[in-house]
Amino acid sequence: MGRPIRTRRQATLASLAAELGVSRTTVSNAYNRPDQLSPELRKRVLDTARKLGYPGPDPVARSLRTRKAGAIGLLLTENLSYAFRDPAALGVLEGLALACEDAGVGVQLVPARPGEEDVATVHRAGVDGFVVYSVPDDDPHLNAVLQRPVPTVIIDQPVLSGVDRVAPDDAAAMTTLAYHLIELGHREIGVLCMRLSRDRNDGFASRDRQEKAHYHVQRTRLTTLAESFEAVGVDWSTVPVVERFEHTLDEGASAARQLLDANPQVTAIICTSDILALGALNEAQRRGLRVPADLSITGFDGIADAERAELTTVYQPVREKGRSAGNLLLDPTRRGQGNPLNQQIITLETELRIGKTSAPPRTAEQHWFGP
Amino acid sequence: MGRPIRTRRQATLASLAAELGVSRTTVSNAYNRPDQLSPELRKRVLDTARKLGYPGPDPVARSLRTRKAGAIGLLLTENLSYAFRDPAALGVLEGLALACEDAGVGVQLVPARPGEEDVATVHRAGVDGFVVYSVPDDDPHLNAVLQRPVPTVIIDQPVLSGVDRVAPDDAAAMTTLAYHLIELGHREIGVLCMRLSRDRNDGFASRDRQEKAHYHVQRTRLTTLAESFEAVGVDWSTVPVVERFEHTLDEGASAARQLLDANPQVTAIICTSDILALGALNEAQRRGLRVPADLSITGFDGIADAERAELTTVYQPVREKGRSAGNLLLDPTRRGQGNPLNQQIITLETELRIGKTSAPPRTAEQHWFGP
DNA sequence: AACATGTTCTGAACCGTTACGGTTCCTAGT
DNA sequence: ACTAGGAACCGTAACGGTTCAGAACATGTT
Repeated sequence: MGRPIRTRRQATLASLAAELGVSRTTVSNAYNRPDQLSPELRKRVLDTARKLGYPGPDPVARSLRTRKAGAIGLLLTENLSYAFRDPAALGVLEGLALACEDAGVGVQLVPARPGEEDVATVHRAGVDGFVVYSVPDDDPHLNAVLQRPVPTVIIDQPVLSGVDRVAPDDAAAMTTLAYHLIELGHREIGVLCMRLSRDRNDGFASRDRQEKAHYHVQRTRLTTLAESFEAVGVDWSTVPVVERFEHTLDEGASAARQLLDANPQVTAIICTSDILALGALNEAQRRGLRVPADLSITGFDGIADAERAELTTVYQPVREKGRSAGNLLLDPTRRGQGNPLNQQIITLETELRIGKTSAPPRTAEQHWFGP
Repeated sequence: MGRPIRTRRQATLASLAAELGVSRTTVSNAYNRPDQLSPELRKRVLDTARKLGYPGPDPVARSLRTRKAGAIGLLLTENLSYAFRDPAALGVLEGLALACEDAGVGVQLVPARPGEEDVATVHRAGVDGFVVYSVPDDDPHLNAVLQRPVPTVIIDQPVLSGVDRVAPDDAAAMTTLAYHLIELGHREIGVLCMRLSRDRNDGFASRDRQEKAHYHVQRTRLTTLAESFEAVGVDWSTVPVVERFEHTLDEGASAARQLLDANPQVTAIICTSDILALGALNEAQRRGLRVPADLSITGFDGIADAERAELTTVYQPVREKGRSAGNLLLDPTRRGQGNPLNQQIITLETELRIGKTSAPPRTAEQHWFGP
């Protein structure tokens, strides 16, 4: 049975009903409610459908009537190539896909270019809900999503009234990490962070820029870090923070180079992602610096490569993020969203994982014998 | 401007038109063809829309009318967790997503569980086309896709009449790899392959099972390998082929263990994927075998980790696979598909990459001094 | 015989939009 | 004054289904 050559005009449920001399209802029932008609008639309907090349009820028409698209949209305003290379983003996607698969619901990657101001793709996506991940808080696509009358869950974004949210407690996690380094004795630190805003800035980020960052996660991690170190007397305005727009090992390495060239005195580099940290590790090796003896380096996320490298980092359950978001969206008991009263805020647990890249700084004495 | 609380009943284009005292056409034009009405009226329409909480034309209704869903479906009958971990599959997904993003079209991951016989999700997906990747050729989901009256592109699947196809020339690539090893002098070989069928079989795969494999890529690679080695006098029925259902480093290692335990004489292990090869490499190291001095190991795919490990492998442009498939589907000049006459078969180039894991086998003399 | 019960099928309303082919009105040209 | 031509707007007919309240008929109950 080869696929039928496209006929002049596709058969429809109505034409099939006419051919059979039954009502459209009956044909519809043959597909959707087999118990509503006799098995004989049902067989006749299905046989005739095959004969006429009728492929079954049109999904879009069905969606219109039932008001269910059977898919949820995922908005990532990032180069997709980024999303597919970043293990953390991938974990979120995987978790979401898994949750949706369990419910028999599709996941649609909604095209949304970073720079693109045209949000038509968001308006045109036939989905029952949205998950928004990793977009700057001033992104027009995010706004377009919120305008849509469908439930939305945001991941790693600032809390928005009436919008469900899933995120780890970044602030608490970063504080824990900061105190780990503080207790080891580090006071001369440097920071590597991901893009802070939609405009590109590869280099040092002023304190103002840090505080006004449009990427919520980065902003939180940086400001929390600042608070922790200021609490022990470090003047944050003297702490070098190097920003990178692209999120790759190489950029991590180059950021570390830039940081160390200008600030050779730092005893620890805190990175807001594992990727940056692994890049920094490469740069340290290139310079002949021993980690952690000469330099401590920490990451954030807890990706597999970090574990392999025994990086000191904060683990966060990325897969769980996606899965929770999906479950929230798909939970049938939670209809009537957009209502600030039953808004859900899910906070995921994180875990400080102390690896072999953090240790006490060399003491002043030891320093004298340095290179 | 917070998101409007859901009112009794969503405003529609019609109710908005009534409120404004204009026709539905005009409201529609306000959104879709701004040049068809005066700027003043358009503004009035949009303002009133905001006032009434009308979120703009419903995407599903629009899709029904225009017969465009604005998304294409991706069918991967695999555990999604697999697809998101396998770099080759990820490359395909990335390429596809990129091509679709360029066209402003979404990519929908259609939920299709491996064992699941219920293909309703395929029937219910509101998409303008399908890409099918990495499914066994007897998978019911594939059949369901072919039944749908939308264009379809299959990747790495056997040629099907009237269905566009994108794939590398696996046979040629494997032949080249085989002759590389043959020329090095290998005659005692073993093979590690991925799942051959939907039923699980972790262990040796009989020749019959190899030839009847439902995964086209695996079947092709194995039969081609057999032909090449038989051409130089190797009796394929004596060649151990170890199959693994799961595709992970650990399974690759365990497969290598199983192979070497039973066949210590092999001088080369040919793996049908890089992941398996990298796992085999781990096992070789565990056994204290030097690669390539004691044992040659080859992979297939050319993933990043293989390059890092300097594995001898066949590189195939996975991203290109996805991108070509997307372009084929989205090409507006190619309407009227399903017609066997203008069927497209795209064959991608592969490249043998000789790394540091293949070398001539130890000679018999050398063997005497072995452990 | 009257009535309840069940099974099987139907009629009509409805989902929210856009395509198509107009009509109306205003302005400029002759 | 007449008309051609364009701009602005509109009415109708799909698009392809699902759903719900019954109708029609057979069967069992009292």
